[in-house]
Amino acid sequence: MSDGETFGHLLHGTARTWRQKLDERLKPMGLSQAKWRTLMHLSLSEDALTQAEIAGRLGVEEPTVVNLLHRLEKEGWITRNSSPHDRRCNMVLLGRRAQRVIAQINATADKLRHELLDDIPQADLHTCMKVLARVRERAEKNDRHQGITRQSVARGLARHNGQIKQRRSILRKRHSRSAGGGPK
Amino acid sequence: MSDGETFGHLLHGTARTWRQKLDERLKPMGLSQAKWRTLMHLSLSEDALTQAEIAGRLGVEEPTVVNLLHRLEKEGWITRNSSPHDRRCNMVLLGRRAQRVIAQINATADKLRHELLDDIPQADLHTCMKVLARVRERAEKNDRHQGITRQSVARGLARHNGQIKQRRSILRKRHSRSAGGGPK
DNA sequence: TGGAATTGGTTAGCATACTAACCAATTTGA
DNA sequence: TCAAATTGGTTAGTATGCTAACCAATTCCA
Repeated sequence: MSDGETFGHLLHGTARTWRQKLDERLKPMGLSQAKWRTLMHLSLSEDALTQAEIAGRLGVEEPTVVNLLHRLEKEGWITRNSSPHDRRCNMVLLGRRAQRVIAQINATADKLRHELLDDIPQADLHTCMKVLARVRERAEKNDRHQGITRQSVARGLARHNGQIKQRRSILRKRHSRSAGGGPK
Repeated sequence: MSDGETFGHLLHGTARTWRQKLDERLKPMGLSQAKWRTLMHLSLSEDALTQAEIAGRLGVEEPTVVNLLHRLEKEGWITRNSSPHDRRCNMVLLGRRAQRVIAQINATADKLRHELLDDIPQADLHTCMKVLARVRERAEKNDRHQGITRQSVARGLARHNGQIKQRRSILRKRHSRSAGGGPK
């Protein structure tokens, strides 16, 4: 703080640098952080996931997932099949290619994590993670004041990977059209 | 770590949530985090900045800044003028409108920071920032193995906010030459 | 002094994220 | 049972970030 760098800046910059570093390592395998995280969640799951479940686990919106999955499918990492039980759903499955290299991919991410964290005292690391978790929780809780969006719901889901079924009645999407608003 | 959430995920998610929260608050003013950060650096600086200096302070690439400044200019927040000392440079200045609202903008960001951090013990916060700074530093140092890019240079500059002046020696030198010497 | 290297800025094209608005399928409830 | 509400997914448009490739101006150096 003494050098004028705020927590927000530091958080932002560190996350960005980390992501770039990982993207750089995954690039030779044709991947990126977003793609790797998607594949990882698929490989951790027992059965196929729907796009909405993937969005929840990644903590992003569904439209974001649509594009991401299109790219992954085009590149042969996954397949998508319409669910026989619910024709609205696409069940997403890891392709063979992904299954073959998934371990290598995870090892790359693990290695980076160790390289970046191995000289940080365990206690400090723990404290840091506690603070980050607390901050994220606060920022998300804060959302409630502003109205609940599909986004905040997705993030909520991301925190309880196990019990996705228990979705509380989601408030209606506000149809407020802000007349103008932005400066022009 | 015990709940399976890695440091990387936590870092990524917290930074993203923070950014979105700030964007949400700044939206009524027609701003976003990227725009606010740009205006903030301009307001902190004594004199006009070049686009490269802005990229360095924001810690992003120049092509990113090009677009950002175009949007800010189009919306009347800044003006860009060719430098009389170095015809390659655009000197970027805050417009009147930005000067009028800059305090309010910063107050919004400060308020969010306090809301999200005020129940975190000072010592924990300090430890967390120390860890984040260390991690970022490590990730950046790591880059050296891969060769030095404009990117890593930009990030390097971002770390020494205080000593960007050395880059201005070019301008000063050029200036003093034209001041002291006759025309070509 | 004149080419080579460096620097500031741009354009093009891509990746990853968002919101708004929409369709189709399913679930709910009067 | 059937119309309304909800949910899964998509498209369109925008913001913010990147790399690669390029131009023009400046600086370096043999």
